[in-house]
Formats: sequence, C-alpha cells, structure tokens
Amino acid sequence: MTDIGKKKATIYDLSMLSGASPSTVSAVLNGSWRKRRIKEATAQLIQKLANEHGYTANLQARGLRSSRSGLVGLLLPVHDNRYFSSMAQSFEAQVRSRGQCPLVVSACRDPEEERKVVETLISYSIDELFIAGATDPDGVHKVCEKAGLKHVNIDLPGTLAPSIISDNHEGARMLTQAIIERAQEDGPLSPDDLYLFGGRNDHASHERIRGFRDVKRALLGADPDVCIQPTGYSPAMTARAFEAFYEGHGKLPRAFFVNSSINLEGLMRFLALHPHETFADIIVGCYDYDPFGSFLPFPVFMIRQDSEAMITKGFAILDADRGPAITHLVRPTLVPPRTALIGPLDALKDIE
Amino acid sequence: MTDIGKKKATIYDLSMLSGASPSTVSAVLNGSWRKRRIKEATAQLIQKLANEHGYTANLQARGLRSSRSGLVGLLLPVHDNRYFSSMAQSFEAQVRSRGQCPLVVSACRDPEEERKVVETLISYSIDELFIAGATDPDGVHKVCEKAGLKHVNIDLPGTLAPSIISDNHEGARMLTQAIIERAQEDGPLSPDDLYLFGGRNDHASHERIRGFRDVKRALLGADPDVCIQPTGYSPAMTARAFEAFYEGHGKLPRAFFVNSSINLEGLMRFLALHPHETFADIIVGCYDYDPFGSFLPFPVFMIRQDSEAMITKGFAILDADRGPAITHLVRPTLVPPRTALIGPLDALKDIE
DNA sequence: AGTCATTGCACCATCGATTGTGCAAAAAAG
DNA sequence: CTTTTTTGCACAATCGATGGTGCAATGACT
Repeated sequence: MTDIGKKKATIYDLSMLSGASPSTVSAVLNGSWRKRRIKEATAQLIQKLANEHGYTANLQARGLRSSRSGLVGLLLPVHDNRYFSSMAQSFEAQVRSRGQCPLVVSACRDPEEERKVVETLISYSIDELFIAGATDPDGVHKVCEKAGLKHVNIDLPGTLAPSIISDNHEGARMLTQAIIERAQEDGPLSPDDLYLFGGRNDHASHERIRGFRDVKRALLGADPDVCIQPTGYSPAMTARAFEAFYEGHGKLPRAFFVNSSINLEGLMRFLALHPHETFADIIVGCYDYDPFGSFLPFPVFMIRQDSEAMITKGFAILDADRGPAITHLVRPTLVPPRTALIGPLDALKDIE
Repeated sequence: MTDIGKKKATIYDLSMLSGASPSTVSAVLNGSWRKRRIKEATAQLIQKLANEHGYTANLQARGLRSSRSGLVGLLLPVHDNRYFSSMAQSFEAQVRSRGQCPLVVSACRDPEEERKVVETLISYSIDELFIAGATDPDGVHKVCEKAGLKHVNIDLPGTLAPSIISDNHEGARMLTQAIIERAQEDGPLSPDDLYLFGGRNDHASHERIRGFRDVKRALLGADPDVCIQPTGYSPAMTARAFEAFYEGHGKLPRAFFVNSSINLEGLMRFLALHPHETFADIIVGCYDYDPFGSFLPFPVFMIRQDSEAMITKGFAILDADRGPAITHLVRPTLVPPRTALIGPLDALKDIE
C-alpha cells in the first residue's frame, strides 16, 4: 500500500525491487515456486514485497498465457425471480469457494441472445459454463463445443451435454396430489375444477404437465384438454388466461397448478383487478418456491427446487470430465402453504 | 464455421489466409480500418474470412493490450432478493446495450468480502464499477481509487465517490403516512400501535427511520423509542423481534413499517408459527416492492425503488467523468396493497 | 520527367503473465 | 581434488491483440 495512486505493480516491478527475475517472481506469486526449486528465503522476500505493494496478478494476462481464466459462467434466463436468483446465490458461493470467479449473465430466454452471450463469455476464455433454463440448450452446446468449453445444462435438459434437472414429473405429481387432497377437504372435486396454467413447449413444462395429468386422471378420473392452459412464461400472458377463464365462468377454477413463480405473478395481476370474493376459496399449487408466495390469502402449495444441489452436482460432473450426455434428476420438495424456508441469505453474517 | 472443433481462429490465422498482416486484420476486425487507410476490398475479404471461420476476438488479449476490458461490474449485497435481482436485470440490459459485458457479483454484506471481490474484479481490468448496497462504500472506494477504477455508489452512499440513492427519507414519509391513514380507518391509532422493524446502522436505515419518526410524530404526536426495532438485515433476527413483541403483548402492533423485503421475510417466519387470528388486522408498510408481498392477507403498502433510474443515472455520472462525490436522490414510489407492477420481465419476448 | 502528396499496408514493440530450458554455483559422492 | 548430482535461478518464447512508425507504390502536379 506504499504506492497509492500509482499504476498497479507487476511482476516486473517486483523483479526490480527484489533483484530476482520476473519468472522467479511469477513462480513465487502463483504458488509454483516449490516445483521450481526457489529458495524459501527468496520466496519470502518476494511475498513480503508483494504485500507491501499490494500486488495482485493481472488475470487477463494470466488467462491469455495459460488459456484458463478462472471464470465460471452461469447463463440464466432472467435474474428477477427467486428461483434463478437463489440459484445465482448458491452458484456464486460455490464458485468462490473453489477459488474461481463467478460470472452470472442472463439471456432473456432468447435463443439468439443465448448464443451471443455465450460467444462473449467464450471470448473471455471462461473455463466452465452452467447453462440454466436455456431455451435452446443444444444450440448453446454447439457454440461451447466449438470452443472446447466444458458445460452442463441445469433446469432444462439438452441432448448433447450432461443435464441436471429437477425431477419435474415427480414434483408435479406431489404438487398435484397435494392440491387435490386439499381441495377435496372442501367438498368433492370434479375434473374441470382443476386447471393448469403456464409453461410452454419445453421439457420441464412437458414433464410437469404429464405429472399433473397422471395424478389428476388417477384421482379424479379424467382430465379434459381444456384444463391445460400453456400460456408461456410471461406474467402478462398468464394474467390473460386467468382473465379469459374468469370471463367464461365468473370465477376462477377451484384449484389450479401454476407452472412457475413467473406465471404466478400473472395470477397477481389478475387478482389486482378483482375483488377478494373472486378467489375466496381457491387452492393453488405453484411449481417454484417464493417465501411471499407461500403466504398469499389462499392456500398455496409450492415446490422448492434444490438449485444448490443441482449446482453441486454440476461441478461434480464437470470435474469428472467427459461425462456422457445423460440427464440427472434432482428431487424437489413439496412446501405446504404458509411456510418460510430458510435460504442462502441465512448464511450471511449479520452481526449487530 | 468451416473448422468445427479446432481451436479458435486468431488474427494470425486470418492473416495467413488473407495474405494481409496481422495488424491489418486486427484493424479490420476492430473497426479502426478506415483510420488506418485499409482498402475497402481488403477489409471485405478479411471480414468474409472472419465470418467463415467464426472468428471472435480474444477479449483477454485485447484487454491486456488496451487495458480496457469491456467489463462493467455490479457489486451486490445479495442476489436472492427482488430489489437487487431486478437491479441486476436492468443493469445487464443497460450494459449490454452499450456493447459491454455485465459482471454481477455479490459480497454478502461483508466489508472484507466486498474489498476482496472488488480486488478480483480489478484484476480482470473491469472498466467501471457500480457499488450497490455496500456495507463499507468508502473502503471499496479506496480499493478502486488505487487502481484508477471509475465507480459510483448505488443505494447506500459513500463520502468519497458520487452516490445515487433512493430518497429514503421521502419514501419513508410516504410509506408511514400511508399506513397511518389506512390504520386510522379502523379506529384511532395511538403512538405505540405503530412500530418499525429492521434496518441497521447504515445511511438508508437512518433516513428511513428519520422519515418514519417525522411523520409519526406529526400525525400521532409522539414516537416512543421502543417503537423502533432495528434488527439488522437478517430474516432470522427480524422474526425474533416479532416473536419478542408477540410474547410481550399477545399480538403484533396494529401497524408497522418494515425496513426491507428481507426483513419482511422475517415476518413470514413469524407468521408461519402463528394462527391467522394473530395478524387478522395488521397494516404493514414495507420499504421494498415484491409482487407477492403486495398480496399478503393483510394490507401491505410497499415502496418501489427505481433501480432502473439509478443505474441510468450511474452511467450518466460515469460518462461525465470526474463527478464530485455528491449524493443524488432518486424518488421512489408508493405502491398500494394488492398491486402487481410490471417489471423487467415484461421486456422479454415470449411468443407462443 | 521530376517532385510531392497520398494511399495501403507491413513491421515491431508492447500489455503482464507462464513455462520449458539451460547453466552456474553449491553440495554430495567417489 | 575431481566428478556427479542437486539446488537455485535467469533467459526467452509465447498467449492474441493494438497502435505507432516507416516505407513502397501510386497518383497529382509543375
């Protein structure tokens, strides 16, 4: 810290100061000095100088030379959502604990954007990439492949790279069963009392819909196609679907399964425009967990996907190198209404 | 795309292929070729080759040489929260639209971690840094200063760099007034019917508390100190404070101001352990907006901070270069209960 | 035809690290 | 007191791009 304001110190500066050669300084500072048989005393001198001058390696130079940057990327559809932001949080912690630098970017569910963003990341020579919820995982895969970048899919599977996803079918079964049972406490439930809103033409949605229909048919005997309303992932579209149902029936379905918390935001938009009575006794299942969503003024069953476990498994797969393009399922958990789970925030120290 | 699987093409490869020198190739590909008086035909040839081979510049090399990386950092306390994740979302969009690469990292409200993370970012030669909600903005400032890194504070002000923050005092006044008026609809409100929970020893909390007390004293005539319960920023601590109040009084305060959505999560934890009757008629104000928080089973007034405007202003200040260390206030908005605002997600295309 | 300006590009040092190689000096072995 | 081995380190090439400088070829002008 003796040289505040000056340019950052380099190994050449330390080389001058210490009398050692730049390569020796480099070796000392990157830890490879024992292998290079540098004297303990020399190493200590250099480390002392490095501390005094607040030396930190220029990681771009290091990355350029060694073609490893220490950057690990996480590609998200969006930040602004508890599922993905909590994934980002665990991701960061895990990357940081491995001594690497997390790089979280979002691509807005746009396949074109996904590829462009990944190209950019590759230009920074990132070492590994987690592709979460990509619209076109295989398109992204090809870009990575070409650059020799190790990667895994999270949340939405691809066919060309290992994928780690939530067990959507099982999760949807649990959730569907939970809302049916809860709804039946208020009286018999007929098949068209139970709807599904949200999701689109992706693997996760398919599996969730399949799980929903399996359980619904088993417990209620039927599932008319009209009860499945795939509205895409936008709150606006979802709100429109609720609105449409409401116009047709003068109420909402007694119970329904909402594909994600983003879709659940669509329900909020609907609610904002209607009086309490409209939804006095609905039962909702939402495939995502949100601490506030869990306390809405009607029962909301939620599914908490274990993003932390997915990230952990992702690293395991990347470390194992050259894993086959299989899909690993991670079991989610059912969260009953009015539940406040602890999350990554609780790891924070917040001394007063 | 003719060389799938091979290493990435460099300007040297294109130099060979085109017969031009590397510097010419470089000039063509980085756009400076007109200044360097390269023939149009040469430029086109090189660009064609670059496309065919899927050339993308190695940004580490470029950054090393030009000492500008094209990276812009955003330092957050945490990801897992609607306020910050939506800030990240706007930040990304704005950085991307300026042709740079966003780098969002969190430092868990730990001053030490904040400095370390910023050191790391500096090692990657980031060009600019947004410091959002730093526990120790001035400590971070010094680190930036030393490296000659341009930066602004967002959300929590420092004394050494320009800061852009929410007008916490005014926001708190609006919020306090709103909950008082709403509570008075149910009957007269005495000073100890109105509490404030959350926040700690930072500028934002101080201002909010000041705004709260101003309005409360003006409208209710007094504000006993016991009504201010600064619990820090953790949900667990906040839950404990509610629990303590409840044990003492057998109920929650009729109305209360919660310092942030993270603290509001603490309320959820409390609620999970108590029956509905406990909070049948509470009125809540929360200094943060969350779409689900707005629809809880009691009136929740919220403050929406305009993170998008803050980011925009941040760029304006950085672009203006060498701004003085003043604090700019951005006016937040009061959000009445049961309101679903549109957010950054609505910018997404989600064609079905 | 001779001078001068312009065009078009190649050359080369440089950014800050990493790493293979080589060679003295010191230590151990004979 | 040699010879061999080990220790300790310096040298120099390299990663991929940038940008100042210099120089030949071409065109303009007297």
